[in-house]
Amino acid sequence: MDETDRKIIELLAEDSRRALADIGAVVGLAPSSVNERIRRLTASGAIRRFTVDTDPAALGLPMLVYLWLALREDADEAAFRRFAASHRRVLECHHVTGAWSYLVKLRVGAVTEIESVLAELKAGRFLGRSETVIVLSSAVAGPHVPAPGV
Amino acid sequence: MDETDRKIIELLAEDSRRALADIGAVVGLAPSSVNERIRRLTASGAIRRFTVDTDPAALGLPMLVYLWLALREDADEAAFRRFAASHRRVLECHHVTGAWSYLVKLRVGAVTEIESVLAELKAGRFLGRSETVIVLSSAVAGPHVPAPGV
DNA sequence: GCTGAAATCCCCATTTT
DNA sequence: AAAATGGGGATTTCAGC
Repeated sequence: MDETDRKIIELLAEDSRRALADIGAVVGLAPSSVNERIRRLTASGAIRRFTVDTDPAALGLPMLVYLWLALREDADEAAFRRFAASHRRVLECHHVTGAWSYLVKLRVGAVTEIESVLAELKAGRFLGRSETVIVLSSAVAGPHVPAPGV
Repeated sequence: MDETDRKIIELLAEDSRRALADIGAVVGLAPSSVNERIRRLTASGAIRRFTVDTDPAALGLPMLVYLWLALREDADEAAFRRFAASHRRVLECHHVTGAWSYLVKLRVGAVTEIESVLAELKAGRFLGRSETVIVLSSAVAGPHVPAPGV
């Protein structure tokens, strides 16, 4: 993982359909060499996958929501993690320092869906306390990669 | 944006290098038709870009951090947003409801960098109060797309 | 808007240094 | 590891429906 690898990843992040010859022209390598480096970066896991960054609003998920969670004392934490990992609306779920135990990032189509998620968390006996933070606007939005369908 | 378009986006999200013929076989269209739909989805902005999902740790950014910010009363909010948008370590920056005004997502190589970011926020006269939340582990991690280099 | 075929461009494997 | 080459395959375009 040298400076050339980093540059290649950066170029692919901008546009992963760029031709190997174009990338090679920027980093000063032949197309076949660029290809070999990309193969290695993918094999090593530095590149996880080739994907698309999409507009969540165009896909019917205009609302971004963060949930702070304190799990119940007796909650099955492994089950909670599985729940989060398999939930279509959960984009991220982090165990964090501080007063709350988990931070969950959601994308939803409308406010009513937030209540559904909280209801599911309650039904799974995961939820102790929670606080819902709604995103009003984003100065920096981050990429959106749609989850695999049901 | 019909069901076929959604399916195409989902397939591209999984692997954007899939051949048009493969995608066509799944959705029941000729390769040229799939190509035309992808062209339209890209032109309309539903697909923002073809990119790569990477391992942040492999790129030297193993730590994920969230910052809650209350801006100074007299802060230049537009300048703050420009600062956030141009900062290499800021992955997301959201104006939010609740007790804090902004939620900032950072990726850093080590804890010391958090202090640098807070110092920059102070130097720019943006920072009122702040709270730092460090991610210990992620049940759902979300994609990581490296920012364009300086 | 979809198809199918033609033309073009690109990837990929092999060989060589 | 990187470069050069050629064959196979993919994308892209366009005329027709």
